[in-house]
Amino acid sequence: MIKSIIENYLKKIIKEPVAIEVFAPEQEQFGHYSTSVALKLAKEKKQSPMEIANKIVSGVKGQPRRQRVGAPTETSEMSDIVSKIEVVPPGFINFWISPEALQDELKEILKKKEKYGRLNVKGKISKVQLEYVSANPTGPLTLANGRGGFFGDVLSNILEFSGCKIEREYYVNDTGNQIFTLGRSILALRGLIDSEEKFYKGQYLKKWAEGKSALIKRFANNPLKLGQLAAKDFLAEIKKVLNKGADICFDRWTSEDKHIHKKSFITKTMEVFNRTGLVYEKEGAVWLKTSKYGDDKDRVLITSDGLPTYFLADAGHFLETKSRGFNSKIMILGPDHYGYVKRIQAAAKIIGLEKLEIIITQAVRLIKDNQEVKMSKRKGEFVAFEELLKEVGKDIARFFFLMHSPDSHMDFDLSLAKEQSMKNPVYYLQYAAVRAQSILNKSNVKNKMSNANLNLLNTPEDINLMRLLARFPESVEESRNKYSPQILARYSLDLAREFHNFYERERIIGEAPELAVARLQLIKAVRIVFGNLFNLLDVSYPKKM
RNA sequence: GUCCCCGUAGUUCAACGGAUAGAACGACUCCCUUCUAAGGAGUAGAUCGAGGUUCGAUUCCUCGCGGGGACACCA
Repeated sequence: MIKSIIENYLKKIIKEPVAIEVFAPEQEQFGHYSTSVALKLAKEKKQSPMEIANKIVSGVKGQPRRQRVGAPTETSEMSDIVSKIEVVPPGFINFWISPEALQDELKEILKKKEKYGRLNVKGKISKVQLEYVSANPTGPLTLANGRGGFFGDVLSNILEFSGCKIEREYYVNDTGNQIFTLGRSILALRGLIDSEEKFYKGQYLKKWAEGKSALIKRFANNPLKLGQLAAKDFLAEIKKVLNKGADICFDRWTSEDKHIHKKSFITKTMEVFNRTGLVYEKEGAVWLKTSKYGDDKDRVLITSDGLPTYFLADAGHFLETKSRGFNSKIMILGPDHYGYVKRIQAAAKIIGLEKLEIIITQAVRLIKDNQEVKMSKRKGEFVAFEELLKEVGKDIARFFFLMHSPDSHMDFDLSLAKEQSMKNPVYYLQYAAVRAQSILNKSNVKNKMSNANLNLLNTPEDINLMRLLARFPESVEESRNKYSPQILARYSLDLAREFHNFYERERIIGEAPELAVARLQLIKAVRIVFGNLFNLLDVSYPKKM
């Protein structure tokens, strides 16, 4: 990565413990890359930032440019890649990358193809479990489930691309109280028992119960079993929507019933807890002293009725995960689980899961006619994820969620989304990619790489495009480090804009043969990077639009 | 009441403590004899308020104000 060459250079020169940050400024005049380290060092060194900056830079200028040795690598020298360095008040150092270095990077793209942007990992590959969606099979998926699903799916892609071994997990709460409640809700629906506030009352439940009178009567005395039957159907539906409708993939559907309870992970977990001495009895229930691990208060493991709580089952789930060789887990949770974070982190710590990271995706508010539509799964008033997919399609739904940081509280206007679907950013993106593809399809110029004289790519449009392409690996790295798929989504829009711009101003077919060949290499690289982006984001790459 | 998240153009969202706060949609001007105009060029338009920290704050801290969410021997 070009950026890391600059970073490495700075690290070598700067001995002080200061965060060395190199960024790509938005304004052209500030260079391709820039750093403000000199400003940060000024206080400690008691020198003016300008003085420090000049000193840092003087190390580069003296060096002769080496023979070109191919694509810039981690060990390349600054003088190999930089064409101009400027120190500007109050103390920024701005770098311009030489056309040659950009050309080398372009060759690197053409060589690595779908591997371009993969991060080299040194040492052993880490094995990480990523859990997302995990919606209870008590009904259809909500928009929030979909948001978490896209997020988890793409984050998994990014981590895999960065050299991690990922298991994508959906944890199915297919037993316990809420399934029992589901069963009773069905009975109440048929008037077999009295309805309660906490019961599920959605339209989907009525639909499920249609034509199942005999079945429902048969299980009138066994609501849990009835609930499980319904849950099985709902889960099948969820799987269909995720896999076929949204392309949200999972490697493992972990069943609370089968993999945790029936494999006696509840008992095993209790044994682990008991050994710590953090377990005590109070008012007939069994508690775990999670408060010792940062939780607000202690939590019940076994109720006074002798039943394991959801919390205990979740702890069992962690133990099961650990027992399969995972030391690291990332959970994507909805906003309603915020209050749950501290206690499961405590549980993970006690169980010995080395690393548990939790990402909370914020709520999705649904707007209709400028009014917020309150959504409640229990009351059955909500727009199902499936409905959104049907309305706008997978690519649009996916990209819409991915563009936004998980922290943002999103407002989603379904009617607007439908109406504006033709103006959706994802089309902008796909259109750029299609344009690139279509040039390649039309060109009949022989375009062997050895023939290409990349020196001819010297217009501002050529250079800007090459610069942005070279930033793809940096964008991957940043989105991995920050667990932020939106960085990649935004980058893809930047690339699309740059390419549309290029497309308007520069021609390929019809140019002088030498230039045409060189430009075709550039277009090929654009297609490769778009392809990689689309793979990571799992947006489809249309042939035509 | 306690805790968490959010507050940025008309709207939906971006912006490791950095330089002139970016896009998209909407509004207004232009640009199709040219590899797909689902495109390009341009104009107008924003950091909730008050303090603080510092060379420098949308970002960090405190206090307000507004919106959302969480606070079970439920899951």
